[in-house]
Amino acid sequence: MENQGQGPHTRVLEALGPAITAGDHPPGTVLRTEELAAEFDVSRTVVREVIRVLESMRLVTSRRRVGVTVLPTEEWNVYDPRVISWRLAGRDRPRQLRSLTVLRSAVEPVAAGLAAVHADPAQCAALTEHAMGMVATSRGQQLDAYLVHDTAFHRVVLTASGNEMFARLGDVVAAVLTGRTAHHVMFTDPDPAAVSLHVQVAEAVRVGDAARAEELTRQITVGAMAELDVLAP
Amino acid sequence: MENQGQGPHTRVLEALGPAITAGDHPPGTVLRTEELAAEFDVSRTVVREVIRVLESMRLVTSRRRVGVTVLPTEEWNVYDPRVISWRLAGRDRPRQLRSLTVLRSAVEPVAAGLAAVHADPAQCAALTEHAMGMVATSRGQQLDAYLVHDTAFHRVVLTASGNEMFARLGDVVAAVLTGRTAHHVMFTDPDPAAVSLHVQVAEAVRVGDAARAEELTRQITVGAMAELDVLAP
DNA sequence: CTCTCTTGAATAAGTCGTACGTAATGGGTT
DNA sequence: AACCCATTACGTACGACTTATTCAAGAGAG
Repeated sequence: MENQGQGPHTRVLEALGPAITAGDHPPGTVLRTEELAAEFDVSRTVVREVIRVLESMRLVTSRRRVGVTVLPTEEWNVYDPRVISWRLAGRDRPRQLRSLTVLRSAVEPVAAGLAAVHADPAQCAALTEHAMGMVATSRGQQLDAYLVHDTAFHRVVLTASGNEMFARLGDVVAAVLTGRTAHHVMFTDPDPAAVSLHVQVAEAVRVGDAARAEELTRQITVGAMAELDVLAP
Repeated sequence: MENQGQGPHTRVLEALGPAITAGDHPPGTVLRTEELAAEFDVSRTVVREVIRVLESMRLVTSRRRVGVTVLPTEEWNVYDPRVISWRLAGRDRPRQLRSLTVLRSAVEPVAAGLAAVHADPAQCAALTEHAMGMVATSRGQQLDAYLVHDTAFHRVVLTASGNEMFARLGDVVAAVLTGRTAHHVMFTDPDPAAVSLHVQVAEAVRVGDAARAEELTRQITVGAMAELDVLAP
């Protein structure tokens, strides 16, 4: 049984956060700490700490004499991992998946190019290993195993780029890939062309061919975009 | 007079946040809420709420019986606007400026390409207007006025891309550009070639030439990278 | 009579102090 | 080496008080 009961704080946060990001409380809605405390049967202390966290995500703003006001979407810290996961689990999952994929298409090629220059031997080895793993699991409905190698591959590329801003997008890419697999028809194997591209990227990074690694990765992301068009509203 | 006194909460947060991101408290350092409360002369309540915010930024983690532990850099939410501004104000400002510029070089060209497709007439007008403004202020030590147009230009491009993830990077780009100007020799006018590129980008977006807008913007970011190499350790 | 400015009461967040619960740690015992 | 228990610092709860902000009533000017 999924018992997430890590204390009242987490419970309230995991209730309010998704509710707000899903649009259950439209921008402009005012929440009162007293009411929230009563609703969740916790002390005002806990509610206040939760509000402070939501405030740091720019989901809400708290003003005296007026209450906690839900902020418009443009204000949200859309790069906060929790905001991302909440939105991916909620109503505008398609939109979120889309914007994240676009972000991927911008970042990953450049990251791959940098990885070709900065990757150490261990990272190169991990890259080819996971590319091989993708090849090995690309046929016969082994999508779960394939996904593991796929996410690991992209995570290595991002960290090997040597840029911490890129590295921190590993979770985002993982979320996108996972989401893709989850909503994919479970009996269609991955595109062989995509698998081949990953192998070639690993090779390009290994030999230090930045331009080639970048271009190949761009082709991968283009494929991801196209794939998204097929299964998104 | 700079009175930031928006309450004890802000005061403590603006003391601890920069201190941690600057490395004054190396990863693994344990802070005790009681001590912090005493040090800042506030109640434990305030300290706890601040800790919760720092925890949501993944700067620290709070565990029972042990205290508040500072997390390693790899854990930090490096996309949090406050973390970014703290780091830009602190010790590893050069590194931060560098990683943000790399991020720019990945994102902005793609954003410009999308803007060429999605920009509405008003955004096109704003683009050309600010490009013109850059031209007008590019000579005669008007760096401040130039900076205004420059940041506005890039902000419009990012929002016109139609991708909210890109749009939210407007502040980041603004910070980079501002930082560049601040540390630049104040009597050297902007590179005429860069100014020209901006004008051409505005035009490319206006006529909907995505490929050209992307390529031109890529040249701008390449220039920004090169410029960074000159004045960064 | 209408409009504006002032004043004051109401309200909900902000802060504080205390008390107690709870989990993780470390040392001492068997 | 395994177990038990006291310690410790965070986690939660509660009540009181403070303060900023709002809204409305009333005074005053035009």
